[in-house]
Amino acid sequence: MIKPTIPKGTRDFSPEIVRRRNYIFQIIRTVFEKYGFQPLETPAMEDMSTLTGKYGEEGDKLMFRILDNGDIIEKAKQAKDNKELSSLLCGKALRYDLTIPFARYVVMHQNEIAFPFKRYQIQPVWRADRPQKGRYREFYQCDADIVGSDSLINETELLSIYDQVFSSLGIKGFELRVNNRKILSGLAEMIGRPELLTDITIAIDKLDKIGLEGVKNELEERGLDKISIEKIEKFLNIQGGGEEKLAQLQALLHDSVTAQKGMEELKEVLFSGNIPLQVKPRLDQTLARGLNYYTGIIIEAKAPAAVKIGSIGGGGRYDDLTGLFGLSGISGVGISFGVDRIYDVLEELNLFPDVVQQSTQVLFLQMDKESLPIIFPLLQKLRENNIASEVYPDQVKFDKQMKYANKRSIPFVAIIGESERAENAVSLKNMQSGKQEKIPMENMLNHLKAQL
RNA sequence: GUGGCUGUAGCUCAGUUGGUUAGAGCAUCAGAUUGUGGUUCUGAGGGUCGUGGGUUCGAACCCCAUCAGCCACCCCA
Repeated sequence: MIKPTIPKGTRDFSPEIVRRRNYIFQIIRTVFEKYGFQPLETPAMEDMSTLTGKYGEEGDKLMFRILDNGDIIEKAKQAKDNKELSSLLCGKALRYDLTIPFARYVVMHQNEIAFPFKRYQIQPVWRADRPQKGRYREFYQCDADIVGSDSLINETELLSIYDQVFSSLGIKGFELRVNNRKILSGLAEMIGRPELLTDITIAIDKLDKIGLEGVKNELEERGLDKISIEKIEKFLNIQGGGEEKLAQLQALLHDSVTAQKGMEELKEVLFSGNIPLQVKPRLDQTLARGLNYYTGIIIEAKAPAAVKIGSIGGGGRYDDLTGLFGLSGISGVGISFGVDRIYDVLEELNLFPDVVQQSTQVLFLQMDKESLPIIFPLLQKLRENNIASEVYPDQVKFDKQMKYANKRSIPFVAIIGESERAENAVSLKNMQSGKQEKIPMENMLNHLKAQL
């Protein structure tokens, strides 16, 4: 016998968990659709050439490669090192995110697509990372992107989507933070080290986690001198309301054309829109977000401070994403929802509605064979009226059938035995209240409709 | 890739300085109750103590190796 296990970093989702996850997916999907986004699905695997080099060195390492079929021994012998070996033997890999496959799709279908193209995609992605808390090797991403439009209206709409989704889920106290990569670029320019933009963003990104001193140490390790670090510190310490912050940033970064452009964009998104939002996005110049390909506005959605989960979504604008596949000049902006973390937030705040758990509404107990010809037409009638119902398939002890109904949280149990048959009635038990009443068979549907 | 912690019943965990037959709660099954669940009571089944080696008269316990899981770092969602 083999001990049953699943691969590291993967999970089974039991029925009640799937239901809760579907509840989240369904709300996100509905909102995406409401904003005019179209669904897209791409294959679980992509050609290696599509994926390699798109996520940096680290990304290549974390890619799940798929071993080719056929006679690979001969090929393997030609390899000089591991890296060459995998490129010789693995023509395909599991997708690492949804953005690159999307870019590939856009380029391949550019002649059919009506631009600006708004698509959403909810599918799993795979990373050969070492799993830890809240990080898995297989997990879902929920992305919505718009390509082929430079308008900042898109950014506003995406912020509005975050607002809608979180409000619909009943999450109160979430935060939306906004920044612009151009401002960070301007900062790097100002201290005369534009080539260190990535190092600076990575360090700044950790501010929440390691604090100001930690960031300063990290910057030093990444090769910045004291004067530069002082300037960055000054930048990070800017406080106040949005307009105040902008004014101070303006003063600090007045020499950088790039930064000025970034601030213009932010101003337009944050202060000129009339879109009513439940939660006002906040300018946070310390927001960096790891991904390198962002070039404009960056967005982060944070869970309510009380739950200590941090980011539950993020996104931003990236210029020229499709350029990698030979279609240049197309800008994109997108957001992503972190479903696993949102799940934890809802769980912790007890925000899953009870109805999410219900599947079958009515269970017919099987008392004897004679009742089956009565039960089947009733089942059909209920199902035609969208009332999920089933009959217990085996004729076992009453007690056992009741326990089954209870365990499955089925709200109503229908009993038709000898005495019910004699009266042309059905005994209907409300499992929550424990009350049971005998009602005429033809009234069953209306009776249930009234109570469900 | 680097470091730390933990592996005992299906699950969560006890287990004395190394000493008879390794325990509990939950879950499962059966009975109390052949037409009434969720609460109760009674009973039962379930273990190569992760695996392999070593020390010892004797190992769940000590040592070594190995595998697996968890956590942190790097990076990221």
